Amino acid sequence: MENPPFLFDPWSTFDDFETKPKVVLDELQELYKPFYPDQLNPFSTQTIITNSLTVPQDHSDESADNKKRSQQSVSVSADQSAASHSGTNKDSTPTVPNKPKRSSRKNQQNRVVHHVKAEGVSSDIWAWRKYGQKPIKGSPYPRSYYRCSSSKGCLARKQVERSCSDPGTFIITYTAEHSHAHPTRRNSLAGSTRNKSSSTPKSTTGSVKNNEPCCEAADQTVVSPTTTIEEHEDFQRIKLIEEQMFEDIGEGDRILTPDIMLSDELVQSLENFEGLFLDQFSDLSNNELWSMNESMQP
DNA sequence: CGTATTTGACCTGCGC
DNA sequence: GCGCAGGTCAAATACG
Repeated sequence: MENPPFLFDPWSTFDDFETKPKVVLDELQELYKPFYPDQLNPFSTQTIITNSLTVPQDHSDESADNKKRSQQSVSVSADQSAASHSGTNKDSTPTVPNKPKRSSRKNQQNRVVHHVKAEGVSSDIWAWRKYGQKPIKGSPYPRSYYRCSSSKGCLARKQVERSCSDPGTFIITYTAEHSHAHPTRRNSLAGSTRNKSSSTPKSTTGSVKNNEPCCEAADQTVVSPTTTIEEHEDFQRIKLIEEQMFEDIGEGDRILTPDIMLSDELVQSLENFEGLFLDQFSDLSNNELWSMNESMQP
């Protein structure tokens, strides 16, 4: 997962420098929170990163279901599945003959699992397009499948399912990495969010649809930014200030200037920028949350 | 018309 | 080999 394009990565950079008073680091980390949803999502309660190359299967005392779940987090050699896909009869006109039609469950190198409260489901800077939904055995809630729509060819995937043990918590699983630095557009369809709550469902069949996590509306409902983050003047100010807070030591290496303090200017810029960020990505979600909470009631 | 969502069908991996 | 479950595809549909 890519980070916002700041010089600071408070969750890694500052670990390397012990010259900063901790109070400053804490304050900076607070200010950067909205831009680093992965590292320190204020709504996130748990993050599990699974990127093991080999995980020997333990057949001793796991249940079959547990074994299955664990195997889904195991990655195997990358191109294992491509050769085995023979295509289907209905796929009579393949557009890219050598392109693997789909990835296999084993071919998932990195899975990052976030346990996120309902309020945090929408705190994702990437644009996702839903491509499937499946009921999950043992869970009353279906799992939704999203792929990154920020960039064509991006292999990033995202699965969203509601925790059966805690319906207020959603399990978001990210798979693969974005092939682009960061989204220039949150959603390619500007402002054309579907109003699921007001439109008449085209189909009333299937319990899956009825059990669809209501937060998905919030997850999909986005405000189209007319101004990208990079274009915002506060972003430029922050970048300039950040530059001043670092000292170049050559060849792109930098050290943190020992005597930096959080200037009022930086604080104001970060706060303004945070406001922009939240305006673009969170306001409508908050509106959706209200209806979400209502529909979550039994 | 372009893009997103829905949803049934299809494919694959895995356990038995 | 068979059946199950998870993951993906793609046509149909919805929406601005």
